[in-house]
Amino acid sequence: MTVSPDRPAVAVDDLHAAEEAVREQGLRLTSARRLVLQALFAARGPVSAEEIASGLNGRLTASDLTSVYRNLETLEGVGIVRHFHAGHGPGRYVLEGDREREYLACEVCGRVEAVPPETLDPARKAIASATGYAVRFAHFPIVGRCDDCAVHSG
Amino acid sequence: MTVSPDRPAVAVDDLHAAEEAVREQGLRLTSARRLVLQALFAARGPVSAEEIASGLNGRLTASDLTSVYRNLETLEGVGIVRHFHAGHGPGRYVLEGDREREYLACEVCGRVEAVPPETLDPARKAIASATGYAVRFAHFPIVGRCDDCAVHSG
DNA sequence: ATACTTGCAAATGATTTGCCAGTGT
DNA sequence: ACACTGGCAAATCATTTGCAAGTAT
Repeated sequence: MTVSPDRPAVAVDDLHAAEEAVREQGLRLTSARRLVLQALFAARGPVSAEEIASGLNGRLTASDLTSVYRNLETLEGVGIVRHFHAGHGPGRYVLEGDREREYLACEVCGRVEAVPPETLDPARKAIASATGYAVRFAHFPIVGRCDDCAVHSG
Repeated sequence: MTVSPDRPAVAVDDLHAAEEAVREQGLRLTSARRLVLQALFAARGPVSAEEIASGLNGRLTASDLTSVYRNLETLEGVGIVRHFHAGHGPGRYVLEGDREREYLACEVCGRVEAVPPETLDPARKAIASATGYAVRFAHFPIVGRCDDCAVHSG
C-alpha cells in the first residue's frame, strides 16, 4: 500500500495502559519497548525515531535506533502508535492517545500545528460529498499558509 | 522550510513554451534539460525522477538520474514543475501546466487520483474558516478511503 | 571564452534487513 | 527451554554533493 493502512486505533491514556495493550497482543514487554513508550509519553507530541533513540536528547535513557524503528512498527501494529510526515525529513511518531489529532503545516514558515478532529469535520464533510472519500488528515498534514504568512505575502 | 515553498506557478502548454520559459530565466537549454521536459509532457501525469531517467521505461531516451534530479529542481525554480509525495517511496513530479490538480490517495487500495481544484474548493473554504489556513493540497495528497474501499470494510 | 551543465563516483539521511546473542514468559 | 527481541553491521532507497570534463551561448 502506498500509505499506511487504517488500523483500529487503540487510545491509551498512560504508560500502564500502553503496557497492558502490548501484553494483550502476546508481545513481550522488554526494556527497549518500554523505553519507546516512555519517550512517546514524555514527548507530548510528534517525535522522530532518532529523537526517541537519543532518549529525547538525553532526558531519558538512550537506546538503539534500529530497535526503536522496529518497536515503533510493532506498536503501530498494536494500534497505539501512528506516524505522519510533516514534509521532507524523518517521519514523526505519536501516540494514538493524542487521539485523532490532525496536522496543519505552513508552507511558508514551516510551523506544524495540531488541531482536534472536530475542527476539520466540516472540511471532511465537504470532501466526502465532493469526492466520496472518507478523509483522515493523519498520514500527511494539510499544507497551506497560516494566517500570519498569508498576510505577509501575496 | 519543511515543505516546498509556494512559487509562482508558470503554466506551460507545450514543450516549446516550456523551453521559452527556461530561456527567459537565462538558463541554458541542454539536451538533458530538454529530455526531462519531454518526459514530463509525454508522461501525462505524475512521474518519479527514476522513471524520467529511464526514459519512461524505454519509450524515450534514457538519461542520468543525477541530472534529472538537478533539472527537476531547476525547473521547480522556474515554476513550471512541481512535486508531491503520494506516500512512502519516491517523489512524483508534474508540470504546473497540469494546472492546480490536487490528489486523493486511498489508504486501503493505494489508488491515487487527481481532481481539478474546483472540486476541493468547498473543503478549502471550510478549512480556511476553521483554521485560517489557505490550503493547497499540492505537496501531499488527501488521504482517506475511496468509495469502494469504504464499502468493503468498517 | 567561460560560465553553466553534465555525468560519474561517493556521500548523506532515513529506514530496513540479516544474523546471532540475549532475555522475557 | 524457546520463541520473541535486542543490538550491531551492512544493505537499501531516495536524493544530494564534489569535481573534472563537456558544451551552450
